[in-house]
Amino acid sequence: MNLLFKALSHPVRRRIVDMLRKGPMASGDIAAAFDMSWPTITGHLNALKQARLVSPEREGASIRYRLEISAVEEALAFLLHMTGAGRHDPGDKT
Amino acid sequence: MNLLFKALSHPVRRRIVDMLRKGPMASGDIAAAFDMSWPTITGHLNALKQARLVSPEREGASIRYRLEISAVEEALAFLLHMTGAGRHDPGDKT
DNA sequence: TTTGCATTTAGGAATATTCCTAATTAGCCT
DNA sequence: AGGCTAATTAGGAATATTCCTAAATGCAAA
Repeated sequence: MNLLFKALSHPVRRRIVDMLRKGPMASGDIAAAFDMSWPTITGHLNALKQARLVSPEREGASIRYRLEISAVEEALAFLLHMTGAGRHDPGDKT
Repeated sequence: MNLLFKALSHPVRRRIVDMLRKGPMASGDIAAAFDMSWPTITGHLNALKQARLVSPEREGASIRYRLEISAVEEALAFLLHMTGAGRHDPGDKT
């Protein structure tokens, strides 16, 4: 949960997540979309990978990153819990 | 948006948000719930305030912090967009 | 106004993040 | 093998975060 929100706390990483919504992309193509060095993007991809927000798959010479929706849903569940009725005790009778 | 996710990226701040679900709390009461110095908690409250996740209100001698649900909803909207059908072009005909 | 409680600000040390360039690994093709 | 492309790791500088203690501020009651 912590790695997850930490990963989402950087604008570049959120933008990568956004890009991957449409489907997997190669590391190089992702890097090309930013005005930063490729190694820097690799670092961000690693952060996303550790948070299980993306998973890499080899595709011949290149490596494609795929968005893992389930991780997004996990963060979503946390926030939903925050907006939901303010209750988390089991056995609440109301 | 950036301050928002950044604020949510720290476990202590997420726990504060969680605590405030049940209603506003005084700074001192929040601080008492953690094993950290009060000034440290003030710092976290400031981060949450800058992200507009909480708002302070004076209550006599003390200051109560209230959770601003609308900010949570903003983050929620972002994540919802991520899980939604991978589309953001207007005019999609499907 | 003086005292006292609630809270914040200031200053600083330890640690983590972010980004770069240079060097390296991994696979493909001839 | 050797060279080419794709991507990562290594090392390091600049900056930001996190947390502390000590000092200051704001408000209320005597």
